[in-house]
Amino acid sequence: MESLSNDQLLTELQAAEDQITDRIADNMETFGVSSTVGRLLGIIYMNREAMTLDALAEETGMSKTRMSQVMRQMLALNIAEKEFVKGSRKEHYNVESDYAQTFISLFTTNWREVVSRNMTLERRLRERVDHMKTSLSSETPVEINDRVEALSEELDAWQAYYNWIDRLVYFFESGQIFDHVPIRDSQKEDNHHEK
Amino acid sequence: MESLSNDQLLTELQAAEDQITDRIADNMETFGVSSTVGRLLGIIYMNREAMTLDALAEETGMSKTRMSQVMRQMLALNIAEKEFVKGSRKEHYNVESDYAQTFISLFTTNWREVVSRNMTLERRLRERVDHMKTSLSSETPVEINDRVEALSEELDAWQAYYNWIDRLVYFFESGQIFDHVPIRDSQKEDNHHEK
DNA sequence: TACTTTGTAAAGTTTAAATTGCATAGATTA
DNA sequence: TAATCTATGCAATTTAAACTTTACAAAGTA
Repeated sequence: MESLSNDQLLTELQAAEDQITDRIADNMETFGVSSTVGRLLGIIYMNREAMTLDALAEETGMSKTRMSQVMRQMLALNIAEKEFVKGSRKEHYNVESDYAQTFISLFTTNWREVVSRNMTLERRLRERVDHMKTSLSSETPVEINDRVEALSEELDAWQAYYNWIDRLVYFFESGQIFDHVPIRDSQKEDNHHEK
Repeated sequence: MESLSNDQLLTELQAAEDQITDRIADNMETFGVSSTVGRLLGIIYMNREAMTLDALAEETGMSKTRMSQVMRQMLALNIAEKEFVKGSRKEHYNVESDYAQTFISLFTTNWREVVSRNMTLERRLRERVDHMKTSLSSETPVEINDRVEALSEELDAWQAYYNWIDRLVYFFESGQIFDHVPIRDSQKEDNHHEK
C-alpha cells in the first residue's frame, strides 16, 4: 500500500472526522431528535472545545437562528451546556463528551417526560372509571359490566408499565446500569455475547 | 355525583378507551416511529384480537395502502405479527399485548440496527487510520501526528460505546433487565424511588 | 375462461417539520 | 446617549414525511 503525503494525510483525516460526525448525527435520530441536533453534537464533540453560534453556523452553513434553536433544544435535553469564556461576550456551548452519558441523558429526559404526561392522565381516567363503577347495578347489561371491568384492568396494566419505566429511568440515571452492563467489557477476547 | 345511565356509560367507556389508544400512539413517538404506528398498535391492542387491513382502514379512516405500509413497518419492528384465521383469505394482524415486551422489542430493534451500521463503519475507518499511521515519519508535522493519534483514540472510545450498547441490548433482550427492574414493584407502599 | 378479491408498488398530493430572513429586545461599550 | 453586537421570537419559505389515488400482480372463485 502506498505511503501518504502530508497533504493526503490531511485530506484523509478530514474525511474520517467528517464520517464520524455524520454517524453521530445519524445515530442520534434513534432518539427521535432532528438530525441537526446530532450534527451539532458531533461537530462540537469533535471540536473538543466549546463553540459559539457563529462558529456553528459557519461550520454547518446554516443560519444562526437555527443554531440558536437547536442549541436551546440541546440544553433542554441535557446534552449541552453553556460555558463561560472570559474576554468574550458570546455564549459558548459545550457538549457532554462521554457517549454513554449522552445516551443516558437522552434516554432519561425522553422517558421521564412520557411517564409524567402519562401518570396525570392515568389518575384522571381512574377517577372516571371509579365513577362508572358506582353507576353499575344488577340491571346493567353484562356487556357494559365487562367493558368497565376490562377498562379497569387495563388501567392497572398501564400503571404497572409506567411505574416500571419510571424505575427503569432511575436505574439508568443513578448509574446502577453500569454495575450490570459496565462500560468496559470484562471479557476482552470474547467480547460478543453468545448468539 | 350523578349516577350514569347506560347510554352515558357507553359514551364514557368509548371516550376512555379512545384516550388510552391516543396516549399509546403518543408515547410510541418516543421511539421515533410515526404516530400512525402507535395508533394501529393501540387500536389492535384495545380490540383484543387480530384485525385485517380493511378493518384498520375502517377504524382509522385512512387508506388501505397506508395500513399495509404501516403494518409492514410494524412487522419489521417486531411489534406485530400475522395470524392465520381459517376461512378467511385476508391477512390478520395481531400485536404484542405486553407493554414491557413491546418496549423491549422496539428498543432492541432500533439499537441493534444502529450498532450494526456502526460497527461496519468502525472497521473501515480503523483500517484507514492504520494506513495513516504507517505513513507517519519523523518528518511529519507534529500537528498531523497529534490528529492521527486523536482519531485513533476516538475510534477506541467509539468502539467501546457501541460495544456497550450491544451488551445493553442483550441485557434487555435476554430479560436480565427484569431481574433488576422487575415488572411489579416490590415496594408496594413506597413505590416511588426517593428523589 | 373471465371475473373478484387482496396486498402492495409507483407516482402524486397534502400536511407537518425544518430552516431562513427579518425584526427586535437586551446587554455592552464608548 | 447613541452605536454595536448577541440571541431569539415570528412569519414566510423550503424540504421531508405522511398519506392517497391509481394501477397492477397474484391468488382465488365461478
